Amino acid sequence: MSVIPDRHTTDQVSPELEAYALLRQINSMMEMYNRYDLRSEDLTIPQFMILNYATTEGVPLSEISMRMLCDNSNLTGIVDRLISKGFVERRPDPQDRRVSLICLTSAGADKLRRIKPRHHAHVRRRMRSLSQDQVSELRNLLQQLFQGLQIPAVDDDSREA
Amino acid sequence: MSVIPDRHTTDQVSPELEAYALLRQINSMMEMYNRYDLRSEDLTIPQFMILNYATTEGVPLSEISMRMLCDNSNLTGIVDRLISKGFVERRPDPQDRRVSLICLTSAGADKLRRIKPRHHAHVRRRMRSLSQDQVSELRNLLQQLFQGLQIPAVDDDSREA
DNA sequence: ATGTTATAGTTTAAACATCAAGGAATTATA
DNA sequence: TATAATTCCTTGATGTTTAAACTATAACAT
Repeated sequence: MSVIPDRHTTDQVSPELEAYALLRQINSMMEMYNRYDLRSEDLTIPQFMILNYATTEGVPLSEISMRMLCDNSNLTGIVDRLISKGFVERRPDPQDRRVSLICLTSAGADKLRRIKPRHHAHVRRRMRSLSQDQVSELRNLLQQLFQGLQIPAVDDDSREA
Repeated sequence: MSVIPDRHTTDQVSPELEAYALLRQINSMMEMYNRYDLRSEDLTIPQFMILNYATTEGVPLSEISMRMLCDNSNLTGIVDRLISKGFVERRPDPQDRRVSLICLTSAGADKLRRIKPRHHAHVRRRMRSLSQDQVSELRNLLQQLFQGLQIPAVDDDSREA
C-alpha cells in the first residue's frame, strides 16, 4: 500500500471503506433532494421528521429524540419553530410533570397528509436504479449491518482487564 | 437488541422506504462513533474530512467542497479552525489569484498519519457483522444506487437531446 | 423524612450547514 | 478594448447539532 498520501483513489482499498464512503454519499444526495422538496413547503428536514413522529394525542419529546438518534436538546428549538408555524403544540403530561407531550395540530396533520405521500413516492422513484430484488437485498444487508452496530463496538485492540 | 418498535409501522410498507430508513440510521450511528473517536484527537468530523483532502502541495478549496458535497461557504470557517490548530494553511494560487490552496502542514500530515489507519480499522471492524461477500455485495448495490442518483431524477426522458 | 440517583426537558456556547448576496479575479464575447 | 458572464471565495442571517450545565420532577434507598 502506498504510504504517500495521494490525492484521490488509492486510499480506498477495502470493500468496507468503499461501501461506507458510498453510503455517506448516497445519504448526502438524498438529503439534498429532500431539502429541496421540503423547501417549497417551508419546512426543514428535522422539522419534517418531528412532524412525522408527533401524533394528535401527543408523544414525549424524549421518545422522539430516541427515534431520531439525537439529543433532547436538539429538539427544543426545532419544536419551538414548529409551534410558531402552528404545526405542533406542547402539552404537559398529566401522569408525569417532567414530560411535555408534542402534539400534532390539525394544521400539522393536514400538512403531513399533503407532503408525506409525495415524499415517499420521491424516495421510491430515486431508488429505481435498483430492481425490486436488489432493493430487498439491500434492505436485508443494511438491516444486518444495523443490528451489528447496535451492540456498541468493543475494541479489539484495547485489551480490557 | 430490540430496535425501537415503530409506532407508525403502517407507514413503512415498501422495501425502498425501509432500506432508506436503515441507511439513514446506519449513517447516524457511524457518525456517532466517528465523532467519539475523533474527540480524543481534538478534531471534529468535518475538520478530519478536510484534513484528508488537503495535500502538502495544496488543493483548491472548491475542489474539497465538491468532494465533500457541500458549499464553499461551509469550509471557510472550518479551514480557519484548522489553521488556528496548525494543521493546514492557506496559500494563494500563483496561477489563479481567485483560488486559495489548502495546504497540509507537517503537523497536519503527522496527525493524519496517526489517525487515519486507526479510523479505517474502526470502520472495517464495525462492519464485521457482514461477511466479505456480503460487504462486496453491499458495495455493489450502493454503487449502483449512487450512480442512479447522479443523474437527477428526470421523470421519463432519459434520452440525450 | 432525608438524601441519593435517575429521568425529562431547557439553556448556553461553539461548531457546522444552508442560502443569499457580494467582491475579486478570470474568461467569453462583441 | 469594453463589457458581460462565470468562477472562487467570503460574509451574514437563519437553523441545526453537540456537549455541558442546569432546573424540575420522579423513584428509591435508607
